[in-house]
Amino acid sequence: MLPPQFQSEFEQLFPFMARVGADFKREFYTACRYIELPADVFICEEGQQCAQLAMLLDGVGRVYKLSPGGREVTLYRIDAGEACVLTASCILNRDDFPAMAITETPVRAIVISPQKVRNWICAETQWQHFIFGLLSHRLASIISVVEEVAFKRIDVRLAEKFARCLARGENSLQVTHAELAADLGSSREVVSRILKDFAQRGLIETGRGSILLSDRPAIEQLSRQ
Amino acid sequence: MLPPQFQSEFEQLFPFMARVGADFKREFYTACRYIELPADVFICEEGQQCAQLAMLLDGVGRVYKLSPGGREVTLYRIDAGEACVLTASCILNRDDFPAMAITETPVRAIVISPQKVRNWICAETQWQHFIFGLLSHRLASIISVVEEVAFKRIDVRLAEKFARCLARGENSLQVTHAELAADLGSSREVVSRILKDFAQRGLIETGRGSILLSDRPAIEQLSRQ
DNA sequence: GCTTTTGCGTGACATTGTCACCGACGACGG
DNA sequence: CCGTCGTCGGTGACAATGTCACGCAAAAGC
Repeated sequence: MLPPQFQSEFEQLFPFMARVGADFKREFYTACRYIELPADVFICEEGQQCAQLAMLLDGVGRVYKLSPGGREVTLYRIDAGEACVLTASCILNRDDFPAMAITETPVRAIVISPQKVRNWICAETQWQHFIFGLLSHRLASIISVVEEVAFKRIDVRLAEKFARCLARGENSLQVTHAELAADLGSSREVVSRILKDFAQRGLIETGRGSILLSDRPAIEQLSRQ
Repeated sequence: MLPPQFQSEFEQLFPFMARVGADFKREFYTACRYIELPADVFICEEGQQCAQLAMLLDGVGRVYKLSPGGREVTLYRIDAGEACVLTASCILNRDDFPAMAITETPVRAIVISPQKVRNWICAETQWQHFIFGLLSHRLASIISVVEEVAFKRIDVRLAEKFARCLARGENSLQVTHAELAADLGSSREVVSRILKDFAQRGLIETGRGSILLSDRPAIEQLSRQ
């Protein structure tokens, strides 16, 4: 049985849990398991079967595609209060996982066995809604990745990323050019060139492994195309 | 009540229907509706609510993203025996449709009201599996679109498309360069250039609105990179 | 027959991807 | 402290792709 302090933390982050019956809640907390993972650990690799459905209490996971040539695109991130849909989808269809997943930061999570995930879909409407919501939310977000990659210029996508950081109140980020490139599905050289241009225009200041966002209005304007 | 000849056609294409109880089958065939649509009709437009879930008996639908600049990428096609997941997903979450859908050929389909789609998920396990399968199958296929767009060269993607035609026994296709470009998420000029190169190398012969696939081995080899 | 539309070709140029190489910085062991 | 090594970023050259602005010719409509 999951310790009470984790139960209340879980219910804060996954509000559907407040709307289920006492029986289901008991069964859920008996069947689930609490885990902690360090940063940069592979959760799922291409072509593997998924062993568990992870629901994050804390930390960030990243799901991405790897090309034969070694390039990457991130498909989406998993934050606290979310779960890995692809995992869910694989579990439900007993499919292989079509991408890679890794912890970007240390992660604390509740994990559920595939068997339970499947059974509860039939048994508990709230659980069913939760899983459906996951799937269709990710479907929409991956479609927007297609849109970005197919249509948008890289400088605009970089500016968008910076603008999102600013919106969260962060005015600097600790990332390497290579990491940014992997995020966008581009290559380090291209990102370097564009960041150099940004720096010359005064939008940012660059250091080894860090970027300072100096000109907020200009970044936000560029991010709107 | 759906006429019996359509019922048997439907059950051929959607085999899960053979595994449901008589009660559900009766309710299903009472609640559904048969429709025919001509080619090039919009089924769903960006930002709309989906009025119906369509399950295709015949014909082809195309779901695609449109860029502000007028470029397109097709996300997936819907063939006979399939249904529009995005529609399903929107229906389940009462979301807006994040793309465009159009009939590529004349289409015959069975349509279901959103209300019924939702209710049956709880009531009938086979229906639930069907809907889940749709969602996760499309999730995987859209991920492979991301992969294609982000990593693969356009000549290879064209060759892949041609190879798929050859695999279906078609050795010519009636499409314009602009249609191919919209399919791949590229622009007409680029497609034209590459097709010209293909023609010069003897892989294909081009006519106005048509392409003859002459050198099957070379096309298949190129499609494998 | 004539005009209009549609499909395609093309050159010039901007953006992006790839390759090869190099220098600068930091971590680390001796 | 010094040398070594791995990581990070810069750069030039070139290929692939996207964009713009044309123009031409075959089909379609009148």
